[in-house]
Amino acid sequence: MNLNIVAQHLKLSESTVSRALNDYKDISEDTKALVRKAASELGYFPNPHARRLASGKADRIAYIMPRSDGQFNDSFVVELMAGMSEALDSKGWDLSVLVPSSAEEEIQMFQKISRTHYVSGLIISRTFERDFRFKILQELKIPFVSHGRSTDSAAAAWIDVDNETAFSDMAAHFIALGHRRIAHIGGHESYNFSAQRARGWRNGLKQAGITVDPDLHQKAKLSYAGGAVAMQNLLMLANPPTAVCCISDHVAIGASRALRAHGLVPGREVSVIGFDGLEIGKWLEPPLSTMKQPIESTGQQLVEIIINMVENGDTPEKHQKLYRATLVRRGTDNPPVSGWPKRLSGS
Amino acid sequence: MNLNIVAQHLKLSESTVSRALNDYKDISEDTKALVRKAASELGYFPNPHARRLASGKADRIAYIMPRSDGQFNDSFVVELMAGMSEALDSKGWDLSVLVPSSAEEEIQMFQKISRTHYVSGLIISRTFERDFRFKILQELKIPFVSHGRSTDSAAAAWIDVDNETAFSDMAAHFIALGHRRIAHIGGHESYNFSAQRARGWRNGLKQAGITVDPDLHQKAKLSYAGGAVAMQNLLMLANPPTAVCCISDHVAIGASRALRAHGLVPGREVSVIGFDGLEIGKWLEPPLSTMKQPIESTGQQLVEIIINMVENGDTPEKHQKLYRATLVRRGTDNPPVSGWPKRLSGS
DNA sequence: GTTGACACCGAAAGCGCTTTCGTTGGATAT
DNA sequence: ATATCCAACGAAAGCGCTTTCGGTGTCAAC
Repeated sequence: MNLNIVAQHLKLSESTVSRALNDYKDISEDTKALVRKAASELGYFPNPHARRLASGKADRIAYIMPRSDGQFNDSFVVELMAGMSEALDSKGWDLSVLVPSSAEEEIQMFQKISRTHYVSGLIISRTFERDFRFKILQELKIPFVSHGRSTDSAAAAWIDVDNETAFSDMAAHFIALGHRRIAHIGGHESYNFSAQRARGWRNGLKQAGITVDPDLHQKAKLSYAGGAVAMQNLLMLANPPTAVCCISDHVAIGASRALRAHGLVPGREVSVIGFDGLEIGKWLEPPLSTMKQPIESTGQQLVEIIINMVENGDTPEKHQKLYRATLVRRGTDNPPVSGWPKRLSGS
Repeated sequence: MNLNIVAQHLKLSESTVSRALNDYKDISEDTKALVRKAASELGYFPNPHARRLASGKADRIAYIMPRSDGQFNDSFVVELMAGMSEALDSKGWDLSVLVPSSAEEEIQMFQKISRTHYVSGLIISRTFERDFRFKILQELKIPFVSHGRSTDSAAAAWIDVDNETAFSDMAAHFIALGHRRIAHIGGHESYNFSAQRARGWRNGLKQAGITVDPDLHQKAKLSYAGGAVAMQNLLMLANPPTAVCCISDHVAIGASRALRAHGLVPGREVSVIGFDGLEIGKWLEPPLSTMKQPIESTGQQLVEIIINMVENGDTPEKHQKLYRATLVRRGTDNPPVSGWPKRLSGS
């Protein structure tokens, strides 16, 4: 079942049939209709390999999936991919997944793509503060869009959440509730979003005239365990915090567990706010307050951007979009209570 | 940078270079070495589209990703895909993701694959008790392997966890702890694993001579909320259970929340065991007991099976593998306490 | 010295499509 | 009536590879 058969069946040439199916304007509407009808009746699908070989286009985008090392938020990835797939299907494109196990392997993948053009565009995520990938991809002339910015992303296309504003909002919220000793459990600042979130927290405090105590800034692994360790450290301080801005819900959950281990309750002695808006937070005891970013549609947007760049030659700079996270109060953000910290109450 | 260039560079014919790179045996080892060296120096990658068009092979497998509808366990999916990708990379194959939004769309995807051969094999998951896909894929002669069985899977390749044994083990464990009223929160039994797990629970009780109280069998949506509703129902019973076998960790987490809402503590008045072995369970208060299935390597195994079927023509029946889940005691499985259920203690 | 046998390589067809270019016939202009 | 133009289609090249087939040259066998 190939073009040839369809053409014979219609007593037309292959080229006419091909152009009819691809909606060329030098084919009359009548024959287009005829061809389309016959094609669907015969159950004809063009062979993607042949089409791609001939046209030089891949009609495929690849997503660099972050390795599942417990560092990151998996449900996030799945939602993102579902969104991408939906947007791609409607265009007849398809989605490949690349899971590099090292930076070198990732570069090799890029080179192969650049040479063979077997994907037409790339979506990357989990950007680093200084992310070598931006430069490489630009040099290799691979169209790409990033989920997250970088210091090197000025000339690139990206979608990102306004991390800085989100965390200064978060700090301001705690201040409005009456907190003064507000900690931050962040991540390694080689990740760009880590640096941004830490900066936001710091600015939020400064704007309220609160001097930033470096002890209150913990750098943790972005996992449950990392959050637990960091909170542990905070509780060991001579003057522990009454509120904590956590870089992610996962970290916040780990931190909550450390509070429990000390007989404390999240949202009572120590308030906690996470980030991501994970569903699981609703089901914790007490439910976890968080900042929610609208990931549902992000996958689709990423795809639309990359398709526009590939098909219409849009410049990357045209597609830079910052959206805002919104606070979801659930149960772990409350005014400070008296009797905590214990040492102060005794003095 | 194509075969032609490499051939000219070596003063050989394209066909010789091609066969050298593909390790044909009618090429001398010397020239093979030469060709390989030149290819890597020139940074040559064969064009996948051309290769696939000419050979008729796709060197690609597709994974039907279950839609992220909150019904299912996402970290599971990500781990599975990471495993697949790793195994595929080592063979130079790649991974496509298909996310059908309806059964009709899924069938259309199958037909397209069958016609165009643009993927060489398929991996499906989330099987139904009676799963139409097995028959269709067999008729369309698409090599596939399933993660999960079905009543229609006798002649197919699959990997599955022994759900039935797992849940009779779970029930037996509760019985050994001293429980008698042991409930089951399951899912819709159109899903095969739902039916199997319910059966296991039932058998576990029967083997201990406990008659199965139908009130203790709740059918819930496989989500946090579903678990909460189901537990709610159980607590409303005149004679509520002292232990609950949950079909998934997500359901168990929702159920735990419902207990909390009634002032009860999971693992005290009502013991709870989940299924999946999710990382999150460790960080709950108290940590959630669960049955763990070894998903790390499952993705790789699925890929190896499908490759064997595609390349060596292995029969599907040859690849059917059942593995066993193991109990992970964390904190929510304990002996029954006196004073619960309240009504009984009052009588 | 002819015949096989064998190892090694080149020629050429072909995979199924896209796309450029050329051709045709009919409508319009002059 | 001739020239011009346009709409609609066909012919043919070519995308970059694989694979069959045939053709060398060499060496052992008889």
